[in-house]
Amino acid sequence: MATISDVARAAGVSASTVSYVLSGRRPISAGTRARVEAAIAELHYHPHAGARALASSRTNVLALVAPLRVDVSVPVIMQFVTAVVTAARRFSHDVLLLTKDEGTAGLERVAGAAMVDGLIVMDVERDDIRVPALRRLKQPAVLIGLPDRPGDLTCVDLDFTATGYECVRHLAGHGHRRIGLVGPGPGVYQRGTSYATRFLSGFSDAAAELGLAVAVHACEPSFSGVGDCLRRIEAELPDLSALVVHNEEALAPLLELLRGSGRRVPEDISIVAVCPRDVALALPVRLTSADIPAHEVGTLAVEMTMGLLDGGRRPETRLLAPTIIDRDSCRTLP
Amino acid sequence: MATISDVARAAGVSASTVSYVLSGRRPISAGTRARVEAAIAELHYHPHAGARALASSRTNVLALVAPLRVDVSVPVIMQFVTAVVTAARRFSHDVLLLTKDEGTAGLERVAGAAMVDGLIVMDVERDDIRVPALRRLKQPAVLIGLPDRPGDLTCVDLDFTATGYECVRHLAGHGHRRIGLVGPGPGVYQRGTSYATRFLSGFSDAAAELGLAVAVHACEPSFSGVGDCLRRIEAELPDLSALVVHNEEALAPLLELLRGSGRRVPEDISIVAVCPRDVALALPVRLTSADIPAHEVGTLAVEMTMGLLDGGRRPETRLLAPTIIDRDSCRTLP
DNA sequence: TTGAAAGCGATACCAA
DNA sequence: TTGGTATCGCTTTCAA
Repeated sequence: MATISDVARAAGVSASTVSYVLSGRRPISAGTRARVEAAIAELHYHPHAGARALASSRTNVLALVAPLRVDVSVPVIMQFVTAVVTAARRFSHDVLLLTKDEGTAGLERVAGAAMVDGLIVMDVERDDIRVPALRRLKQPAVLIGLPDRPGDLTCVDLDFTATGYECVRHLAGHGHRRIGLVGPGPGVYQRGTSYATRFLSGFSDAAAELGLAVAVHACEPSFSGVGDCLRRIEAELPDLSALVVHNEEALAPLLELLRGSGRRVPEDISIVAVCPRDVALALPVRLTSADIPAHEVGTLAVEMTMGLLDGGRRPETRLLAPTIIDRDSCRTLP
Repeated sequence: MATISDVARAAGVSASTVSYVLSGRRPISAGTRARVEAAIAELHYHPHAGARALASSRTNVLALVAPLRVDVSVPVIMQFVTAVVTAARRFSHDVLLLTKDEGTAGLERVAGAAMVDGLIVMDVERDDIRVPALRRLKQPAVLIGLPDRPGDLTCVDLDFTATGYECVRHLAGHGHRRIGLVGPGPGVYQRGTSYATRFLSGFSDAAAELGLAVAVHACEPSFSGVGDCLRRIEAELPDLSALVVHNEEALAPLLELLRGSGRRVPEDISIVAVCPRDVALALPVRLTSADIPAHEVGTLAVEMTMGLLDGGRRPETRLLAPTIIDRDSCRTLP
């Protein structure tokens, strides 16, 4: 492999000049720049990442911690991952993928070894042990999610509290007064996953304010799990007219079960789903949904990380306002 | 951050001794080792990855190129990614995640900059332009998939030709003589994705050998797409008794459509799916399936990469024999 | 506008 | 069993 000295020699300049041509940190005459660039192309020169990291204390790599084997919707995870990788490339950064399983150790390993310039952490729990660990690192971190005590860590997420609230308001606005909530899997609540509790509290607050009757149950994302959940909800709240579904995996089985039992959507029962747009559109009924803006959140997470790195940005928490898109699964009651 | 000299000073030894304690590349007396390890723990010392890469020409990072936004089943991709990341950690390696969109440029960037020790590439096409590019790199590469001319690149995959063959044989063994194939999305065939053509050729060969009537159609993974596909297949092949489905996303809509049109599985129509075990089990009918061993393939890809790195292993192509698991969607005809 | 040279923090060879 | 030191390839300060 060609080194910077090889390029310098070929261009008839010093190594530092080549470095400055590459970084643009000082003015270079047009002629010199041209010769250096020609030499670079000629030799297929790529700066050595390790050497660069050693000399500059910058790696141009971000760590992304993703939940790679849990009860979170896989397509949603992939949307976040894709958004982060794509956005990172726009800032000339690559992405090192860590699994959530590795816990605190993974963070400390890649940060301690100076493998990354910053970290982005998904699937944050209310009392996440990784939060204090992240605070100790010298690299900036951005959480996708919102722990109970973020301290001065930067967070970005959909405002799930407002989302829960708006789902109920939307249905109430259409005349519904008895509403069931098909929640995430029980494991999600047990782990204290932040978005689940926030959504639930917004949902409950709205129901209380508006004087609606509600029933809430966690839901295993399988056919039998959805059946159980539905039975429990209906036992607790007979004659409900609408369901809010905060569980992407449950949507297809739910629609199938309803059809099997002869209930039409939305004529007999209305549904508001919380899911990304494409999931809402991929089902047999085009679902009215509160959008999970995974792409936007992932992109913002990268932009905020880069802002922290430049020193241009202060830590903050950014919660995106919900958007409810009316499609074909929500009916107005007389 | 503490450096190796800090540790050396604290332990009263030289920097090289600390390095050897860490690498185990030469014998160290018990006492010295203990003092060095104490100092390491005390100072929370982590070797600097960049410095290490520069001195040793090893990064302990693998690149993984994944199709992050195409018509390949997202859960399957995630299974590969998870398997690769998990296996890599067992070899003390981290994973840099690249998107397929970046094409050849991404490979050349991370390899040229010596950011990675090896590369694993998913979603390989028959005449993939990345294949010649990979051959030029000095780092070893492993393909998940099988291009037409792999040259001396290492490949690992399910033997899709045999899988297509066995799906037909399985059905024929149950008395079926008119079989439809619900294929992947049209884009998959158009791109010349390797596994799709291989599966199809095995499928066709078996049908020809056994004298069966077949109809084959690509399938958009949506409700309307599955409906179209099914209509086309039935127009071409009335009275078919079985379907082979090589398209994970089409499975749920297909089952729903069949039910809607009053055909029971397997009483009226048999199905053999090509998908990972958990997908086959997550649907309302437990599907007889040819397993896609994503975890095994991903793990093997990492092991083969490490073998190439040690110099212990020669380039080879490894195709895993198919396994058909009989569940509840395949009936024996009288 | 450019060059020279001092690090950055490890590894591994050569000695002892 | 251990230490000294050249070296990896780049960035950046100091000088010209």
